[in-house]
Amino acid sequence: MALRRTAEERRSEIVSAALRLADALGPDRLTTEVIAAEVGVSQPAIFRHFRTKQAIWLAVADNVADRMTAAWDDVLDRPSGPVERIGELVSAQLRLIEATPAIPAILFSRELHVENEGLRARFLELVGRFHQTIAGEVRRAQGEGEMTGDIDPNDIAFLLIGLVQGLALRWSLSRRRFGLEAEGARLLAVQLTLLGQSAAAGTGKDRS
Amino acid sequence: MALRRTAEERRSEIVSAALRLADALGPDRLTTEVIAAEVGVSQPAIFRHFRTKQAIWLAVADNVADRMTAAWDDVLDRPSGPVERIGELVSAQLRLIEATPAIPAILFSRELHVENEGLRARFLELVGRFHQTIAGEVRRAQGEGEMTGDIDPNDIAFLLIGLVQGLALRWSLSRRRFGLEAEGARLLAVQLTLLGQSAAAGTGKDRS
DNA sequence: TTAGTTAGTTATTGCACAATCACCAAGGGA
DNA sequence: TCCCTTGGTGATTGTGCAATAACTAACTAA
Repeated sequence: MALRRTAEERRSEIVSAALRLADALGPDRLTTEVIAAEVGVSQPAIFRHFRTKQAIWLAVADNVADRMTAAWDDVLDRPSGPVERIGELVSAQLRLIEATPAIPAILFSRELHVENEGLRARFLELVGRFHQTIAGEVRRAQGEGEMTGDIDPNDIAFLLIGLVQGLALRWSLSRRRFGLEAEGARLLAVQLTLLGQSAAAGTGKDRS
Repeated sequence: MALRRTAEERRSEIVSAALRLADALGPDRLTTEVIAAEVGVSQPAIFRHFRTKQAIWLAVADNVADRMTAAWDDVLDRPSGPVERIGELVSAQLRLIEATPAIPAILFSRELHVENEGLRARFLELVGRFHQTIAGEVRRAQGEGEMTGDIDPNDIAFLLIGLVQGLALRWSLSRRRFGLEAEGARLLAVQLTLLGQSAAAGTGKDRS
């Protein structure tokens, strides 16, 4: 018999086992059986702590949401300029994905897209919050003349998020054959240069 | 008993039923049972025409690849300038996705990512060909001074594909609550303007 | 007309998996 | 010390699904 733990401890053991295994096996091969084996209890023990398997996924989503939110807040607490912060937000996001590689897989999973409406809603909200955060910094950058003011901040944010998501999909399709953050940093630099150029041209600085 | 068809006809009926149902039910709810029902034959009849279920997916991939390739060739046959053609390539891609909405879902499916290595390889190759096509036009645009020459054409192509893929994911997560081609056209215009600006600045044309 | 080929059929198998049931033991208040 | 809450267990059930087996009937070419 497995050692007896408090319910609190077991719940978090189950969530982190689920995240680890969702990466190793793919989100849709994640069965209550393999989670139980990883945690070291019997399969039915899982259902002491989560009424259904979907509930495990919702707890996983909450865990990811908490860590993302913390990373964003961390960037926003720094006393840096808006363009710099946009770069840091994107980098933080890529680092988080690299550290928890199950995340893109979950975004692409049947669980999210078909089985578990609540899971989809949670990730949609999370993506929306990321968009708002970026768009806010873009607005500040435009106000300070560090980024072209001709374009709707929301569209700029969509382009930057598209960069992250396109990268994540390519990373995923390629079986992670390149470094996500390094590749992202290069593309991000390109995009930020493009976004800064006309602002610089307009104010006369940084012209070559 | 279902009407007897030639094997050729049945195969293509099965492929198009699979594409239709992959959209309606989600790619991973696609069972041989529901395909058979849609086509109007018994479930085991499917296995007359495809040795395994994975083989159905490979045929689906070939079908999609053929239609994409045709659409790209169609754009490349027109006597238009490279920047215009880049726009048309992206639009064609978005139209194709909108007309066959199972495509992003398949890209995000367990089938592709976990079960069916051949399927993943086929889509990876397809994405690679799209990238090459775009990068080629970018190179021409740079040669003709219509696009900034400072940036690696491959990176520009990655940004443009990121735009498409990010859009497709957002479309998918949002349950297709916006028009893919219209939204894409707006973002594309933004990105193409950014890419054209410094070229224009360098040659002195189109300066405001 | 008949024989061979091939598109079908019904019945069945075997597996993977979520979920439930009935029962058991650890261990901290009273 | 007793007991009762709670975290565990093994056995089992029901379902969904791909795939196979054994058989049948429709076309086609000689």
